[in-house]
Amino acid sequence: MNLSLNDIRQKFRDCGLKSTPQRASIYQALVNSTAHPTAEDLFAQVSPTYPMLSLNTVYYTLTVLGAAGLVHEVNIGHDRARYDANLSPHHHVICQGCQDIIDVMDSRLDSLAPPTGLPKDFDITSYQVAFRGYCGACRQSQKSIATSPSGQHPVSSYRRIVWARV
Amino acid sequence: MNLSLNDIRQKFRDCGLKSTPQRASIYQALVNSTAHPTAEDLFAQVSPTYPMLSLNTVYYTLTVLGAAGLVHEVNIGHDRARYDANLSPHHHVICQGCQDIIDVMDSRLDSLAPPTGLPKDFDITSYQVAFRGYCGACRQSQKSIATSPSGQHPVSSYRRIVWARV
DNA sequence: TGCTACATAGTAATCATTCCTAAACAGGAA
DNA sequence: TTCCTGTTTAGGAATGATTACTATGTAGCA
Ligand SMILES: [Mn+2]
Ligand SMILES: [Mn+2]
Ligand SMILES: [Zn+2]
Ligand SMILES: [Zn+2]
Repeated sequence: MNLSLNDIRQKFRDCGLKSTPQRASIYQALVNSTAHPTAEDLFAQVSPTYPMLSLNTVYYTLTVLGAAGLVHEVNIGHDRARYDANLSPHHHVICQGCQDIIDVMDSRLDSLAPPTGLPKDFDITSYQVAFRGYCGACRQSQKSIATSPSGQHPVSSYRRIVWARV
Repeated sequence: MNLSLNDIRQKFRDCGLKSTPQRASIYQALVNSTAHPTAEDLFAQVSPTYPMLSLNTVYYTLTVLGAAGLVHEVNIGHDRARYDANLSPHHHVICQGCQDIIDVMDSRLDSLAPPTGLPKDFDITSYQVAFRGYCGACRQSQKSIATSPSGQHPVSSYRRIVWARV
């Protein structure tokens, strides 16, 4: 998207948000990314420019921007939260190997019929499709992941082949 | 589904899993539920029968059953993990208010065309649709939730109106 | 230029989940 | 049936992402 800092200041004003250098930088890093970064990713990216920046501020900023509707949280499991500033309706493909999240803009998915058999007083406000699978790189290394890393408590190795669902 | 403990022992044998009273009870509680309970929900339900049961065992059991393909993890945000032993293909409706998860069996959703525009070497293995909205009860109380609960750091109240996405 | 409410940073706390370990047990072999 | 061995369990400690607390700083406005 490549918004300038001025564009961002304007957008913040439009949303009634205070504009601070930290907040603008965090948002800029997010809106110019398609990687759906974590809070810590953003912290790492902005830190060099603002060495005093605290991770706490990144979380607070993401929360405020989320409440303003400029940022969405993306959940792909119970690991860490991922964030997305792409507001156009879209869906995601998630690699079960490297946890990469790729945007899917496929208009056929944007008008699914409301599901049948719901309690009649349930009010659906949105939906999302989550595709899962393996990217090219992770498909290669599949075998080595499948063969358990030996010894130890099996939990850690098991967890990554439990399919996350929504 | 209402599986008996004997049915369950048989199913465990078929999957090459050891059958223990704890494991069977945990699985029985899950498979006979449509509520997509948390690990702690299951712990609370089975505890009266097995007072020595540890929450740790519930997590371990869910992991093992997940690896065996008998249980799926359901992610609706970054709160706690929810579990599902309903293996038939289905989707979910999630209430943003009370976090209830309702099964959606709508065959029209079970054969979506593969999304366009993906890297050609990406191998999609599954997908899920997550509908979000508000159940009847939560729709009533919407207004009182919307008006912020006063004072304090706004984060906690903000967080629950950030829409989780997948 | 001041005021004031909101933002920041630093530190401590939370809490779901995982790790570690010794003891108990299930299931197969003898 | 009894024994053996690898798995499972229970409990307590550790982890780590996120949230809470709080004093100081600052953006936006009159
Ligand atoms: Mn996206
Ligand atoms: Mn379900
Ligand atoms: Zn990958
Ligand atoms: Zn509800």
